[in-house]
This record gives sequence, structure tokens and C-alpha cells, in this order.
Amino acid sequence: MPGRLDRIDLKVLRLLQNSGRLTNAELAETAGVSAATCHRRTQRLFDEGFIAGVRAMVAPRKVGKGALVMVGVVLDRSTPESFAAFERAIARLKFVLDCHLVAGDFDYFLKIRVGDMEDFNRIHGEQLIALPGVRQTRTFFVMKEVVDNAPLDF
Amino acid sequence: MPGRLDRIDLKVLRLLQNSGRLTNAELAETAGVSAATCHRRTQRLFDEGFIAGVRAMVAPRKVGKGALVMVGVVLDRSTPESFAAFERAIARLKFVLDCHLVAGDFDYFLKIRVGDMEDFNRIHGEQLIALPGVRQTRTFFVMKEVVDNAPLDF
DNA sequence: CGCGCGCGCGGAATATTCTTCCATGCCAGG
DNA sequence: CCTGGCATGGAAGAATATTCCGCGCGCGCG
Repeated sequence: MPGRLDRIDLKVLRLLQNSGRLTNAELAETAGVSAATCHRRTQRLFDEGFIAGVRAMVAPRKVGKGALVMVGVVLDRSTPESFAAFERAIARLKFVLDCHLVAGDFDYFLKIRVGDMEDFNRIHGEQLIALPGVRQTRTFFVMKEVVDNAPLDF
Repeated sequence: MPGRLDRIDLKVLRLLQNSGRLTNAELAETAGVSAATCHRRTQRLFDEGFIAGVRAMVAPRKVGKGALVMVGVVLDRSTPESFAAFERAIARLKFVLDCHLVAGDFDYFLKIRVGDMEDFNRIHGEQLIALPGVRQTRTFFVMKEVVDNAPLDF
């Protein structure tokens, strides 16, 4: 790990996590350093990979992606090639927000955003169960999003 | 819903989702409109809630949150009060990134970020099973993050 | 048809901000 | 004490944001 984070770096990180479009001037004032110093600190956070990117969080319902579904997947075989093929295929599916290889009753957990249940059923039938090596899937429709994509606490 | 999105709005939305710190000038040029128009469009996207916020995505491993865990939760009773109490308590736990009420074998699905397994075991024993109304939890350690928090496709 | 209205556009001007350069202060090692 | 390395803040020129203005277009009404 290239560098450690002092109090100011942490402050900048937290500020940018909450408001990614804060100007450098605003950051500097809140963090209590000069604009020049703040600018250097911020750039370092980007350059050294502490900030992987800055993203506008689009409201899903506003763009017709109001339905959230969690899906547990079990594969036929537990071979490295089997896993690799599945993961390669998953990467093409844009509606998959999360895909994690897990230990437990499932091989993978998926988090999927679609327009509605009908939308999901089509996708499930046409694309999910057709993924390479899939033995079974278990679908958990989300009825209420209590917390979705909360900011990281550090 | 207040307004629809034309081709330019969509372009700006997608650009900002991928690079939330693009300047208005850059946005304008890429979207093919004047800076003034682009500025108005962008502000509307914020004002009308199409963009819920802009967030710097902090690299979890860089800040000591490299471990991801999915947890299925079953409550004792399925009453509205029982759900409400659980949700209220969950909101205080900063390490919970997602908490969704689902239909199926579980009542809730949680996505949790911590430092490591030991960290999680402590939290599980001290905080998760102590949440109001929890009958049982099932833990799925994430062994590989294939896709994490992918941008929305719209 | 012609007219006026509303709307969104781009250009221009001002205010703000970014970005870099430079000189200073601080600290550790010789 | 001196020296080198390093991070800082101030200052200045370049870039940007934000607002104001007049224009053109389409639409509905007289």
C-alpha cells in the first residue's frame, strides 16, 4: 500500500463520498487547508486509487429500473472452468449490479435491477437460467429497499 | 413524474454516472450542446431528482473494509411492528450497505462490509443476532467479488 | 392566415474556480 | 550548524461556472 491517510485525507475522502461534486475551494475550506494543498491531496487520492471513481447516482425509478431482485445461483459443477465461464457470461449482463462468489448454500449471489416483475420473469427465463453451468436459481423479489448502497463507513 | 428525458438528458446522465466530476464544459462538448444549455439540463437532472447524489467510490480495501458478507435474516414474527423495529435498528449499523425486505426463504437480505472475517464474527455475535426479532441468520462469505455495484444500465 | 406567446437555445460577460509556480518553514540526518 | 527533502500557503494566469440577454421556432388563438 503506497501511502497512509492522515486526518485531512480522511476528511476529503468522506466529503467526496457524500458530495462528489464539491469544488476544490469548498473542500479546502471544510478541511481547513489551502486550496493548493487540498488540490494536491485530492489528486493523490485519485492517483493512488483511494477513489476508484466518482459516480452520479441515478434514481432507479426515474429511469424505469424500479424493481430489485436478489438471486441465488447454484452451478452444476464446482470446477474452476465452470466458474470462469459463468463469470464471463455474467459480465455481459448489464442488469446485474452485483455478482459475488459466496461460501454456503449457493455458489453465486446476484443483485439485479429491472423495470418490473414481468421484466424479470422474461430475463430469468431467457438469460439467467441459460447461463453456462447453471443448475438452479432461487429468486428473492425485493419488496422494500430499506437501505440501498449505503456509503462506506471508514 | 415531472419531466421526461430526451436524448441530451440521457447522454448527460450516462456521462455523469461514469464520471461524476466532469466539468460542465466537457459535458457540453460531448453532449453536443452549448455550455449554457448543458448547465441548465444538468441542474434540472439534480433538481428533479434524476440524480440522487454524486459519490466518490472509495476503494474498500484501501480503507480497511476488504471483506464482503451477505447475510440472510429470518425474524421471529412477521408483524409490521416486528419489521419496523428491525429496520429501525438496522439503519444505525454503518457497516450494512444493503438491507432489503424480500419474498422467499428469508425476511431480509443484508450486504455488509467489514475488515475481515474475525471482524465479522465479532459483529455477528455482538450486533446482528442481537437485532430485535431475529430468529436466525445465514451467512454467506463473499470469496470473490465478480461484479460489485455496477452502474445502472438505462 | 398572421400574430403573439412561451419555450429553449446559444453567445457573451462576470464571478468563481482550477492549476501551477514559487518562496517559505519544518524536520531529520550528517 | 548545515543541508536536503518535503509539504505548505500565496499569488497569478488559464479555465470554468453561472447568469443575462436577444433570437428563432412552434403552437394556438384571434
